[in-house]
Amino acid sequence: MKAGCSIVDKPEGGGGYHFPEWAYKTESSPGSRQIQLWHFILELLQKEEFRHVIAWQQGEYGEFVIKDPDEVARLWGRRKCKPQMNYDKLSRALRYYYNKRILHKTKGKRFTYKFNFNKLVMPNYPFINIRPNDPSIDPWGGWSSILG
DNA sequence: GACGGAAATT
DNA sequence: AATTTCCGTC
Repeated sequence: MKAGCSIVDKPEGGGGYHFPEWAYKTESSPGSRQIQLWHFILELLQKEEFRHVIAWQQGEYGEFVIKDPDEVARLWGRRKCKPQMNYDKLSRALRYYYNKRILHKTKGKRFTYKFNFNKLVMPNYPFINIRPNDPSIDPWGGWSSILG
C-alpha cells in the first residue's frame, strides 16, 4: 500500500487527456500500470501550463527543451512516487532511451533532447494524435495532417 | 552538464 | 524490462 500515491496515474495539470490503457506497461503487477517516462514527457509538452517547465523547440521537429529540470524531476517523482527523484537520475533514464531509439541528445544545446518520431513513435504509437495548442509550433511536422 | 557502467528496485 | 540509485570520468 502506497499511501498518498494512487495506483491509477493522473495526468499532470488535471486536464482530461491521458494515454489509453494499452499504452501503459502492465508487466508483472496485476493492478499497477506504470507510465513510461517518455509518455510523461509528451504529456507535459502537450499542456500550455507547463510551457515554462518544458516546451517544444521551434525549428526542429520533435526537439524539446527542459527549461526547469528541477521542476520536471519533481513532477516525475510525484507521478512515480519517487520523492527523491532529481534531474541527475531522470536524465540517466533519458540516456537509456538513446539505445532504444526513442530519443537522442541535441549536442551542444543545454537540456535539449529530440524524439525519434519517424523511427518509433509514429509506426508504433498511432494513438499519439495530440496537437500543440499553439498553431505556430508544429513538432509533428506534417504528420499532424496525416493523423487527422 | 552529459555520459554510461554497475547494481538495486519495482 | 524500465527505470532508480550511485558514481567515476570527461
